[in-house]
Amino acid sequence: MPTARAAIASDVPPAAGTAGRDAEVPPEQRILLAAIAIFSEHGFDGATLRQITDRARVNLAAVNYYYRSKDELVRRVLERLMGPIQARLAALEACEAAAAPGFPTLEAVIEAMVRPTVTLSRDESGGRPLIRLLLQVRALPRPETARFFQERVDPIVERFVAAIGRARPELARADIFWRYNFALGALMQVLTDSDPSLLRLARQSGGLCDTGDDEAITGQLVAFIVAGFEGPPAGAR
Amino acid sequence: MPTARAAIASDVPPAAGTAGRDAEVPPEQRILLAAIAIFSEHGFDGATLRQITDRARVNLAAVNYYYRSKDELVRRVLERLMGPIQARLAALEACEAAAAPGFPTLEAVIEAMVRPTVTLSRDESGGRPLIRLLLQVRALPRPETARFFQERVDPIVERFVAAIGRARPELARADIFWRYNFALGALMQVLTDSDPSLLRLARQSGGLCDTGDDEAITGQLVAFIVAGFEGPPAGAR
DNA sequence: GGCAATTTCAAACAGACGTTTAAATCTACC
DNA sequence: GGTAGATTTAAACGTCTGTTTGAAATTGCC
Repeated sequence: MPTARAAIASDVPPAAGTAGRDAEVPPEQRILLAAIAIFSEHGFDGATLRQITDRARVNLAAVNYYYRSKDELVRRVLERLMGPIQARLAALEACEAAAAPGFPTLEAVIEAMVRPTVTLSRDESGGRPLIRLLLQVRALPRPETARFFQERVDPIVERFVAAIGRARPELARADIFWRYNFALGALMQVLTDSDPSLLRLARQSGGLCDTGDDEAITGQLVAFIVAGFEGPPAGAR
Repeated sequence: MPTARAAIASDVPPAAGTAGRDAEVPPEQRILLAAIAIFSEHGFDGATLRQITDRARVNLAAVNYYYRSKDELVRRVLERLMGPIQARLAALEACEAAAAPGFPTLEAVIEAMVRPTVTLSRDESGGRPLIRLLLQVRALPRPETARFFQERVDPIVERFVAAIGRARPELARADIFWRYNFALGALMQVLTDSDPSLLRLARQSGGLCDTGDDEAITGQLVAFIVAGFEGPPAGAR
């Protein structure tokens, strides 16, 4: 049995437009990209290896050659989910660096949380499927993904909570945790909704809300979330 | 071929505690309840008819006898998803009736949106699986479910938007739509998180946030959402 | 150019899936 | 109590799944 070489993480898009030259992207990566796309559309269970290999233009057996099994392929796809979350962390660190030696404003922190994810979700070939997958993982938690999030996402949550706490020292730490999760939910909700196959909000509002407009989404989200954080604590009314 | 009689919609719980007498709940309902539970745990594709029939304590063929096929069973389960949403509508109408001849406050409208869903999600045998399914349907939109939501949920959204508009006439209609969707996202996020199998928020916060406490969740949500609605419009900063 | 290692391929595999069948069992009514 | 209908059952069906196989094709190297 020959040994399959390790995959090299890279974000080269599948070059949808340049259908002429194919040999650019190696099969191993084509499989991973196809898997992300198919998984995001049909779910991990609903997706078929034959669907994936058809899309990747490789033989069926290539999946078991490069990745050991479907489960292993799923695991490799899950690792890619860190991309959107790490982009969020990078944006936070950038805005903290920009504000040094002081601290970024609440609005800047929230924008660091929102904007990278919104931007990412515009990339139909790369980011958008990842966002869809993030939602699926949330909706159907597997034991493995729970551990995955705990280890790699929780520290980033803590970073944001700390940054918000510095911008609004009067807020109780518990309240910040609550509201950060609410903000995350609002963000994911509108990104789900802005999927071209859904567009519920745009339809509901009779076209008043343009979920295709990055600046509109970001602006609306930041305004809502900042106001939410600045409100009185839960017991105060 | 004998004709299966139509199912009668009812919300009798599976009587988990009273394991002695089984003959109370007819098999047709046991199948539907088991289907909701199994679907919510494994997804529509991941779930197996054999898992469902095992849990319902019926023969495998019973599913095709009472419901024509798995797809038809899925459709029947999807109809149950209207329960949580209709509870939301009922709460809105109740609070509007209580405020007559005036209009309910913004806080009252938001509470009507939040509280029934939070309460429902506490019912481990009935409501909780439905909430989990709602998230799955959002994450993996099928063409059928999209139409389903459009026809039956959109009118309820409109009712809430109108009620919020009456409580805060200064808000632009577009902004209300945006923020209603943000609020919905915050609600679903924290309900997902409060699932006993996850409890991320409780862990992240080191126990500061008790997602098992109905009043805590409701209070935190209402405070955040009301403040979010009361904030300045997106362009004003 | 020839050899070795790697990659591709068509074909088949066992197992699980949803579904169907026909006989067995139960239930209600005369 | 016997009969017609409804329900339950065990077993099998064809199909599709992920995976494996061994041979063919390709690639890199001396």
